[in-house]
Amino acid sequence: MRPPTIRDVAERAGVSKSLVSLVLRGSDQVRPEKREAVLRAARELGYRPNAAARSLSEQRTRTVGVLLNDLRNPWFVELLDGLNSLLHAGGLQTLLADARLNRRTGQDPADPLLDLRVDGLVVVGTLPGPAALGAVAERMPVVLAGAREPVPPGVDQVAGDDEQGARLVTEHLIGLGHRRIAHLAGYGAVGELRRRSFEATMRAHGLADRAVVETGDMTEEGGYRATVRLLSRPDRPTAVFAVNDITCVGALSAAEELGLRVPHDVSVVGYDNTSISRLRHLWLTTVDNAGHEVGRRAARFLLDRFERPGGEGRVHLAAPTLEIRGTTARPF
Amino acid sequence: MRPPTIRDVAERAGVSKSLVSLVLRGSDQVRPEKREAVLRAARELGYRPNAAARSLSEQRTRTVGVLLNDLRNPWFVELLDGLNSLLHAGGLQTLLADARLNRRTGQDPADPLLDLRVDGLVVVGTLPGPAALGAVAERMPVVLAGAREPVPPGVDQVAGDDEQGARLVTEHLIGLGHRRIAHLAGYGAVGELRRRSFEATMRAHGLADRAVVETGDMTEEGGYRATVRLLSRPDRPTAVFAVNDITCVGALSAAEELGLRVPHDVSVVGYDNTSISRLRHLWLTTVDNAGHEVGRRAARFLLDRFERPGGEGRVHLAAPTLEIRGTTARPF
DNA sequence: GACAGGTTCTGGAACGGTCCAAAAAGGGGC
DNA sequence: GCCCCTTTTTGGACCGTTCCAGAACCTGTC
Repeated sequence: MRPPTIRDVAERAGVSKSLVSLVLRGSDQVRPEKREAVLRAARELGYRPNAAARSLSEQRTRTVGVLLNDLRNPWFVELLDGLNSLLHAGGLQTLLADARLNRRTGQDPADPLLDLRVDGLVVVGTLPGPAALGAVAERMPVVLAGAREPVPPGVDQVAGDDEQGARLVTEHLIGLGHRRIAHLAGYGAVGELRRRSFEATMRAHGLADRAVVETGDMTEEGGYRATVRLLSRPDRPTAVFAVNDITCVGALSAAEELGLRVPHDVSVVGYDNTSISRLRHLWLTTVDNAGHEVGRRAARFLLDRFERPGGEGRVHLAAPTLEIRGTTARPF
Repeated sequence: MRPPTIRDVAERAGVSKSLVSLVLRGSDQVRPEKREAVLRAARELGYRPNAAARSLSEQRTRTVGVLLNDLRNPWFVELLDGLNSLLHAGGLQTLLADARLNRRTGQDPADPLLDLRVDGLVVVGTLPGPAALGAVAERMPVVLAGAREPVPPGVDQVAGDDEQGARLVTEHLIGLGHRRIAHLAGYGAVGELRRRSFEATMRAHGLADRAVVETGDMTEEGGYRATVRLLSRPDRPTAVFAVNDITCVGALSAAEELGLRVPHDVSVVGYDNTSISRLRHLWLTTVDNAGHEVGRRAARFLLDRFERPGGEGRVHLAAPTLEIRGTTARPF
């Protein structure tokens, strides 16, 4: 009653197990009638290869582990899509693990993937334990996707170009005629990069002294509170650039509650082009992070390293695009 | 340079591989000093057990496959959380596979999980190919979670109680004083159940002739259009119960665009308690599906079947709760 | 000091594949 | 029909574990 093995197939087809193995791996060194017999037997028995046995013998799993940092953030879905398309073409499976779900259990979230001996690892989002990753990278290709962090040697990195994205936003606002522009900053490497680029762009346009930065916590609540502070100032900004969409939604609520109309009285911009920003009720102007391209590039890096292991860690920044929707307009 | 095996550990500790195996599986039939030596050797070598070898030998993987139907719908995250907490306590790993991502590749999305010989399968959301599932269910425990569908024999089923949820909403609205109530219906088993229950509840309160049903497509756009139609009627309803949150957001936009204030002029209710409904800018009254409880119960069913395989498929409906927020009030 | 009975430890056979060296079969040419 | 060469097929070792039967080692008793 156990699943059929290659030996069951061999017996039914009247050949040796080695020949079955040969056929199933697509060898052309097999006479057509035998091949047919084997394939028929396999079909009739409903044979499925045992991945464990195969990877034990082959010393590889043809599987790439994807370590997600938090399933609740849906921005990675496009990334996965891009990643999968290329990896699958290369004959590789992907296996998902959610760091957040496994963290509470105390162990390193990558452990299950490592025990499975995945051939490579894609870490999506912020790193779990950077130290542990270094040891892993010595054993298999590792790519960090969708985040900008200091990374152990030999680890590739792919992410959206936050500097360019923040510049696109800032120049869009300046181009519309805004001068007094606020930024709701976030934390971490990403928050840092976006803020810096906002400030640099303002400076480049001679608006350094009109730039305001309020620090939030990348939540709706934080965006709301920071915006209330901002818009209550006597010299209130005419535009607010939020570090992400969710913060931007908070800003939107604040503006509305203060009786300001968006985008008539104040423009707001988000970042990430999440599904929230696409709700017609919000319709946020935002930045698309080119998640698909990030995923594809991560796959490319991984495949490259399978062919030529070792070498320096590379970095690729995907070009983001501005999604102009309903929350930005000329001032007044 | 290959990862250390149990034999490397044995050699370093000066014992046999069998003893190492014994120690690592936590046997108490081992003298403390040997145990110490083995553990030290394992630690020093950075030994990690090879999951493939282990599952080949043990004939089980201690792993449960979770087949997600679409990663883009975040409603399953809580379910996973509940599932994981119990499974992990039972010494089981979970492995995620996204049906939508793998579908394009042509093969059955469950295949990778089956090749890995997972010990059980949780299908989250709508079924992939119901036929294929039947064959799978003969080999391993299968639970369908978070969806209501006809299911092959021997498959357990856990989901939120849609009838009860729809009744909670309808009675909440009636209790507030609403009489002319509309329902924006969806499709599929879930859409059907919610609509039926809405109608039944209205009937039970003698309001059968005040109930209106518009059919949407479970998207924001569909909700928007259906609501425009509804609210332009001369006898416009004072409350709208949408089949899900996203449809409800569409309804909100429509109301706003028609110059109606929510909840003053019209109440709206969603379903699913998604993160969208919690945005303070929307703050939808909605129904929480008890995802955590659904996940826990699915794990329970699975664990039961590991202990006593076979038997009829069971069904459990988790009790939903009403989340009253800002979009419902007394009429006028 | 031999023996019984328990505790600890070990070698070897699985598990289900892949891969390799060698065996068997086939095909010409004489 | 025999020999040689190529194509096709096969048995067996191996991958890293677990598990089992039995070996080796204690400890206490007579």
